[in-house]
Order: sequence, then C-alpha cells, then structure tokens
Amino acid sequence: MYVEQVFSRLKELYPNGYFHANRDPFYLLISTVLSQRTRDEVTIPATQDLFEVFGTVQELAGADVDEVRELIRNVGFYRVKSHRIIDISRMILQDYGGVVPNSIDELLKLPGVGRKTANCVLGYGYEQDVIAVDTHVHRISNRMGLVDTSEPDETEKELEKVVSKQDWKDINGLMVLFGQNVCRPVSPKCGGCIMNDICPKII
DNA sequence: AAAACGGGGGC
DNA sequence: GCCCCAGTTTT
Repeated sequence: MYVEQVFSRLKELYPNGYFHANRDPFYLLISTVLSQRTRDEVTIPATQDLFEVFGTVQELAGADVDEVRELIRNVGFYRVKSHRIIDISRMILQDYGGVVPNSIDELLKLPGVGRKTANCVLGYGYEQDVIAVDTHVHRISNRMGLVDTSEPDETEKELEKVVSKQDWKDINGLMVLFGQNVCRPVSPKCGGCIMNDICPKII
C-alpha cells in the first residue's frame, strides 16, 4: 500500500516521467555514459554538440579523439569518456553489427558501462522491465523506507521485490526528478513535499 | 572496501 | 574556497 502510494504520487507529480527526446539505444547509451557524475545542464548541450558532428555508430567509431574531447570538454571525466565512447562505438560496430546489444551481459562488456547505464538503455531504449539504480534511486528508496540497503545492487534487487513490474523502468526517471527538485541529497525540501504525510522522514 | 577520475555549479 | 554531482574502474 505504501509503495503504491509513493509511485502514484510520483506519477501525479511528474505525469510525463523523465523526458527523453531521443530513445534511440545508441543515443541513450552515449548520452547516459556522458551523464555519469555530471549534471544534465552540462550533459545535454554537450551531447547535442557531439551528435551534430558524430551522429551515428560509424561516425563516432571513426572519430578523432581530440575532436571528441573538445566537443564534450565541459562534461565531468571528459578525458576518459572521450576514449570510452569511441571504444564503445568501435565494439558495437565490430562485435554487434552496429546495433547496441539488448542484454545486460553484453552491455556490461562495454567500457564505462555499469549496471545503471546498461539498465537505462534496456529500460528506455528496449522497453525491458529493469530498474536503473543511481544515487537518487538509492538514496530516496532508503530514505523513504522502501528498502534498507547499503549498496545500489542490493537496492535494485530489493526494489524488484516491492515495486510492481510495470513501474520498474520508470523508477529512475521519476526519482531523479524528485531527487533533484524535492528529495535532494542535502537539505531536502520536506516542507510542502507531497509525501509529507506518509514519509518516515528519516532526515 | 576504498581510492581515483574531474570540470561545473551552488552557496 | 568548499562541497556535491544521472558511476565505473582500478587498487
């Protein structure tokens, strides 16, 4: 009951969920890698700039590292990421016929791709029932008492037990928005929060 | 289990 | 100037 209320209210608060303009698996994969440990105000324009120059697997696979590095210069960890997204593109081109793989095991073989990034691609790009756990999902799930875990991987498994499957792929987008705007890491805006009457308010 | 990677934005 | 951020890899 509690969990149903939480997601009912999140969906009411963010009826469009997280807005992904482009759900192409390759675009999602690269943009999600770029977004790691980087705010979206920085990531979104950088991703747009990148794809205006190198918009396909083939083009990014053959791209010059220095040119890619310049295009994503504002993104956190841009030096290592510029190499990784080119290597990812080359692997997809050579090992997967230019098509982003649609299984967790294959995605995890790509450099710079962990469970969070892989599950974002599988959920948003391939419509699979998976839960992408980032710092927002991990923090909010524990703060609100949906789970009691110390590691993101545990959170993923525990959420699978508690949340109805149809909501799995939307958990990340909803909690990211909620985590950025209300249930922030530090000084959450509990006053006026729509969860006020049901949240254990551990903070 | 902890360190390292890292520039940008908020305060 | 200090702290934090849509994680993953390496030690």
